[in-house]
Amino acid sequence: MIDRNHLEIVREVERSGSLTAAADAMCLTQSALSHAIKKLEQQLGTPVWVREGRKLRPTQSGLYLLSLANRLLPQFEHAEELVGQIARGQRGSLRIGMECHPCYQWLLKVVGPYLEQWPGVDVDVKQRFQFGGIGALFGYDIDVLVTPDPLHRKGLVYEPVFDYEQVLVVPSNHSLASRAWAEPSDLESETLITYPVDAERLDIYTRFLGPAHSSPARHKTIETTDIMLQMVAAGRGVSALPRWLVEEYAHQMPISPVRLGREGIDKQIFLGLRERDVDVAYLQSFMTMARETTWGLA
Amino acid sequence: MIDRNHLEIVREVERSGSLTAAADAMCLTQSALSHAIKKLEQQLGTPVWVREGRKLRPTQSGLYLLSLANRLLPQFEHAEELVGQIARGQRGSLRIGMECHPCYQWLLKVVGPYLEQWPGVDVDVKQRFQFGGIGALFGYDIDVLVTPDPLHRKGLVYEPVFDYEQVLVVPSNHSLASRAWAEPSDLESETLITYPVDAERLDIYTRFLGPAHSSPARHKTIETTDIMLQMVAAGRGVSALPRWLVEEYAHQMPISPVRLGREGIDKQIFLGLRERDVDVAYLQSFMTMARETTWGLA
DNA sequence: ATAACTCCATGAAATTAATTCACGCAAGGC
DNA sequence: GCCTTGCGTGAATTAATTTCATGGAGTTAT
Repeated sequence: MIDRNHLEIVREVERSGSLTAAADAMCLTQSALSHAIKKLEQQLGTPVWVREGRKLRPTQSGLYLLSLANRLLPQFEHAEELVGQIARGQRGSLRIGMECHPCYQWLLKVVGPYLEQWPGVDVDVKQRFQFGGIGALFGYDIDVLVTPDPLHRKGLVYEPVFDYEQVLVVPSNHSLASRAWAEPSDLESETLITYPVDAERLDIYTRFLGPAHSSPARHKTIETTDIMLQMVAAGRGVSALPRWLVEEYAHQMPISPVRLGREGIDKQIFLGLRERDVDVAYLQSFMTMARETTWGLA
Repeated sequence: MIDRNHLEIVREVERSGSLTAAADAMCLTQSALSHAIKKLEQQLGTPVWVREGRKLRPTQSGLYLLSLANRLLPQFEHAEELVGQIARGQRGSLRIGMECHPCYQWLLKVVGPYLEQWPGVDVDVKQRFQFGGIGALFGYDIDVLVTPDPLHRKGLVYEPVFDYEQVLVVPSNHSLASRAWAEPSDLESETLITYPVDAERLDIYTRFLGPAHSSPARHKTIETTDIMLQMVAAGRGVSALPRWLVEEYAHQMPISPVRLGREGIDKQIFLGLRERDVDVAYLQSFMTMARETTWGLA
């Protein structure tokens, strides 16, 4: 059984040039090393050094073990360094689950600076979960959940990261574009474009159309925000998105935000994570940066 | 200090799925493993598994250690296999030192079959030694010395491997070609071509020309046997080489062997090696094959 | 030469580490 | 609710590593 310690001995004896010096360098007595190498040689069934006068010369086995030591020991040392970084929360993987489609655009803003500050952290984003976002957290498929619904569960904690207003997006030349706000009935002649999720997870249904018992003329679903907005700009329908997102795209394409109802629909986005992980440095930092990035948008 | 044993534990816990099963597989009690991983986690300063109910789930550190284990453990296992082969003399490096220039042609015949029989042995040939062939043996620059002079030294052993006759080589159309033997005076009008070594190491000087106080008209040195023979074939000189070698080349080029003196010059080639190494299987085998290859030539 | 020194090997004793034993606790299955 | 399974922990035991004390053998200096 060749052990890491054996490789350390082989390397140090070679480096120091003698058993005594090696023992010294390893903070052991010469006797301890002598016993150790004797045992090693017995286990291997072959001498590792030949004794010539008072010199030790590596045998073929010794030379091979030496090359092995020079190959493996640095990997052990590197591993210790890395585990140390993981232990200090400087390294790890940050898998972000998204339960909020338009938040992806916001996330992109957070991730860039974050990656710069945490070179040891690998970021990944997941948008589909077999057992919902919370299940993904508990199942360790993700480490952070971006969600508008902070469903409380034992072992999870949530923190609000940003507030925004959900608005209707219409083409700039649409009659609604100049209105102070839209009424549910205004949509009865429109095509509504949404992400492909259940209606109960769409605020425009649950908090706008639903209470008024209205519904749009047609309903289309589109996966990606960019295409969705291009459809709106082309007059192919209207949609509901965060105001900041619409305002950002409004520079590039003829679209306009319109308040949903007199009071508007205010939303709040939370980051959820396992209670156990709240002290992990790179996760804490992500929460902080998420909150700060917000300010530039809200 | 991450140890090989720690990696074994990480791997086995993953493979077995539980600490108890892993302990079983490693012929330990569950308690022993529990203590071991506790100590490991204390040393690393971070948990390697999170305890969820009665399951162990690897943490980030645990996952990393697992990948490390899967990378390093096979290398340890391979190393043990290799060292075992070295110990059994099935693997090693066979560095052959040559103090006999034309023996190189003979060596080529031995090495081919040898490499086939000993796939674990790397063969290398050295022809120049700072402190002579014996010095190279003692200095572990070579493992076997091919030499015509078995100079006895304590710690070395020699074994004769083949006998041959050293003959004069002349062009086939040379007047000497049809003579039963050559006299030293026959060379006084010739160009003698030899390897570039001291005259005292050339038998044609020490055992033929020297005693008769003769010398050739000119003396040229050439490194390689092939070129040397091409020069002879082209009528640019004569040379002295083993009879078997000359006869072999005589098929390809117009050269002829001529006995040196009435009695001829008989030579013997020895293999020398360190006494310590006589039991090494692949060295013994080399001696045997060297002797056997000889019979086809002599 | 021989004395002084350096380096390695070895057995016994001491120390330190690993393992087991015995037990308790908590989660899952019936 | 009870039984089973799996993990953790402290004390006791066993095994290993390390040190101490010593001797031999090669090197160097006198």
